[in-house]
Order: sequence, then structure tokens, then C-alpha cells
Amino acid sequence: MSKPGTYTRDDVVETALHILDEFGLADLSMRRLAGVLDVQPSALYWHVPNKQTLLALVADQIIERAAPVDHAAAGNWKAITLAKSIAIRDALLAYRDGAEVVSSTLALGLGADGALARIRVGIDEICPDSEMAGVAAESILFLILGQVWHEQQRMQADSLGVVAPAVSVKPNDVGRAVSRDVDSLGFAIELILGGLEKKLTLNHESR
Amino acid sequence: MSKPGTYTRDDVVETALHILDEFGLADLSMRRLAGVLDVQPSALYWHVPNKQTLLALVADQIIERAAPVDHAAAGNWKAITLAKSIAIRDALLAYRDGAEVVSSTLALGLGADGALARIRVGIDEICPDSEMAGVAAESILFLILGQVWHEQQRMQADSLGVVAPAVSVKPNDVGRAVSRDVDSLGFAIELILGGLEKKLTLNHESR
DNA sequence: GATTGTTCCTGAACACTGTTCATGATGTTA
DNA sequence: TAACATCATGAACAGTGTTCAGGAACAATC
Repeated sequence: MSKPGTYTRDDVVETALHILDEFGLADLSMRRLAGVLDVQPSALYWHVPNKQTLLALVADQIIERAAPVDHAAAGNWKAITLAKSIAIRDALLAYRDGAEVVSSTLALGLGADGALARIRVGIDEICPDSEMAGVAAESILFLILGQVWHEQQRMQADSLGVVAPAVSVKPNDVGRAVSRDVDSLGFAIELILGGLEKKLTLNHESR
Repeated sequence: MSKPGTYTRDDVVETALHILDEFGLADLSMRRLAGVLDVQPSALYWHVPNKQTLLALVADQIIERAAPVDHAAAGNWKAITLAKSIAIRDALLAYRDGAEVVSSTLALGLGADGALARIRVGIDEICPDSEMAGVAAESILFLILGQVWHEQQRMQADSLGVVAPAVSVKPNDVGRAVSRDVDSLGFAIELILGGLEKKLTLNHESR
């Protein structure tokens, strides 16, 4: 066992996750993280090569904590894919600036591939063309990330009083309102899945 | 007329755009920008309140330079929307890290609304439900931003030799290869437009 | 029991970053 | 000539990610 007062990599990631949620990505500095752990900033670089990979690990944690989906209960492939998307969406919303962290990590190709893989499997089963399935899944992921990022940024802007929020928001709930826009995301994903279905049946009929 | 050696806001934005394209967003610092203009960093703050709004102006320029689309030549509303999307996509690709700059600005609500508006108009004409049209347009925009961002980041990673590029890329073209993935974006947008069409005809028939 | 080796951290420094502010030099207008 | 707006200076502040030589604590080995 580790001697007391000494940390593991998971501890560092967990603490980073906590700071992220409480103060946001802008305030998640290596110095602050070190401060919370009561350690010199340089100590972090034993656990992690740099901040970017730290954030990648944080991103991995965020999407890893997405709720599982009961396939049998959800129904057909469209319902299942939709349910999975909502689960990922909620996982992103569960941590402040979650979408931005995951977006960046994904763009840099440093991790967070779990989300894409998870969306893919259901589509792969009904879509014979693997590349087509990949593009569809990727599109859905971009949709989720874009919307949640936008929403979380707007929530932060609201909390700073940049513009008056539409409805009064309790300060404690800032950054965690699952509120509206669930419909928009669902609708947008239905568009894609509907379009995919249409394309598939057309391909099928033409044979 | 301004005395020689004195700059306007547009000059600053233009120079920022140039640095962005040549060295990337990470290397676009206020100090570097000041250096290129042969001016003290503090001088920039006369033209611009802070870096974020500078980037917003840069983002506005990027999407403002998207090529216009000939509606008559493009054909029906789906083709027109697709052509517009490709135009925006190309505008983002025209500057290094263009997608990231526009994404951030858009998320912060500081500008770059032109892109969304441009996509919307065509959809609005055939979609009676305004909210529905908005969601569809927004989805398409997220798709474009997500894909281009991903692509540009991968290009930078390739140029740094992080991983061997699939095909040999001439260093000069790094950050500007319009190459592949045009198909993916087109396909993904067709999915959305197809899904929208499907939904619209269904609504129409059920009356 | 002394020695080596691994693990985890210290403390100081480097080279940056965005931003502020008092001051000043131009050019234009009254 | 006096006043004004325009555009810049130069220094400083408070922060950032990261590096590096060194050191303390524990475990395994001879």
C-alpha cells in the first residue's frame, strides 16, 4: 500500500475532475490542482507527462461514467441509439465544461474514443456498409458535443450575469441543468437515423 | 488619413488572420501579433478590448469569406443547402485552425452567427416549423464544425510527425488539404436533409 | 544490518501568457 | 495657440505549463 500522503494517478485525475466540476475548465490549472492535493505543481508531472494527457484522462472518465442502456427495454435500433446518445449527453452534462474537455481530447486524438464506439455498435448491426455506419455515428457524436458545449457555455454566461437567464436559476444548479434541449438533440438524432433508414431501404429495394 | 506606421482595427484582425494561418492558433499570442506589427503588446488593447473578441473578429472574417452559392445552378433546396455547407466547410479549411476558432467563438456567443443564418434561410423556406428548421440548421453547422475541427487537428498532428500520414503530404500543403472527407460531410448532411424531408412529407400526408 | 533501487515529492527556476495603466507623441480641429 | 482625439510606449502584475537537480521514504536484495 502507498504511504499516507502519497497519491496515485487516479487520485490526480479524480481531483482534477472535481475541480473541473466545481470551478470550470478555465480554473483547472496545474497549480490549483497541486494546491488542492497539497503538493508542489512539479509533483503532478510524475503522475502525468503533461496537462493535455491529464485532460484526456479526465475526458475518458467523463464518458466512461455514462449510464448503460437497457437494449431490451429501449426497443428497436433507432430507440437504442437514441437512448445511448442521451446517455452520453447526460454524461457530458454531469460535469461542468464536460463537452469542451471531451471535444478537445477527441479532436487531438488523445482518447475519449469510447463514446464513438458506443454509438457505432448499434448502427453497425443494421448498416451493412461499415464506412457509412462510421460516418453516421461520428455525425451523431458531433451533434451531441456541439449542442452540449453550446449549452454549457451559455449556462456559464448566464451564471456570470452576462445576460439575464430566461428563467431564474439557482446558483447551485448552474452548469448542471438538464433542462430543455433534450428535445432538440433527440429531434436532430432522429433526423439522422431517419435519413439513414431511408437510405438503407432504398438501397435494399433497388436490388 | 492615418499617419504611416499607425494601424486600424482591420489591420490588426488581418494580421491576426495571417499569423493564425501560418502558425496556428496556439502560436497566435498578443505578443507575437504585436511583434509582427512592430508595436508594443499593449498597443493592441486600444484596437480591441481583449483577445477573445479579437478571435471573434477573426472568426467573423473567416466565415464572411465563404464563397457565395449560385442557387439557380445548385438546383433544389437540398442541393442548395449542401452547396452552402460545402462553402462554409471550405471557408473553415481555408485558414489553419479555422474550425476551432469559429467553434469557440460560436460557443461563447461572441459572433460567427453568419454561418448559422446562411444555412437556415434555405431550410426555412421549405420547413413550416421555424423551431424545427433551426434545429436542423444548427445540427448541420455542428456537423461541419466537428468534422473540420477533427480534420484540421489531425493534419497538424500529421505535420508534427506524431503518426505517419497515410499518404505523403507536402509540408506546404499542411493545414490546407481539402482532400478527402468531402464525401463524409456530404453524406452526413444528406442524412439530415433526407430525414427532414421524410418528416416533412409525413406531416403533410397526415393532414 | 547495510546497500541498492523504486517511488513520490520539493524548491527553484525558465520562458512564456493576457492585461492594466500612467505617460507621451502625433495629427486634427476650434 | 489651445484643446482634443488618436494611437502608441514601457513597465509592471499576476498568472500559466513545464523542467530539473536533489531528497526523503519505503521495499527488496546481498
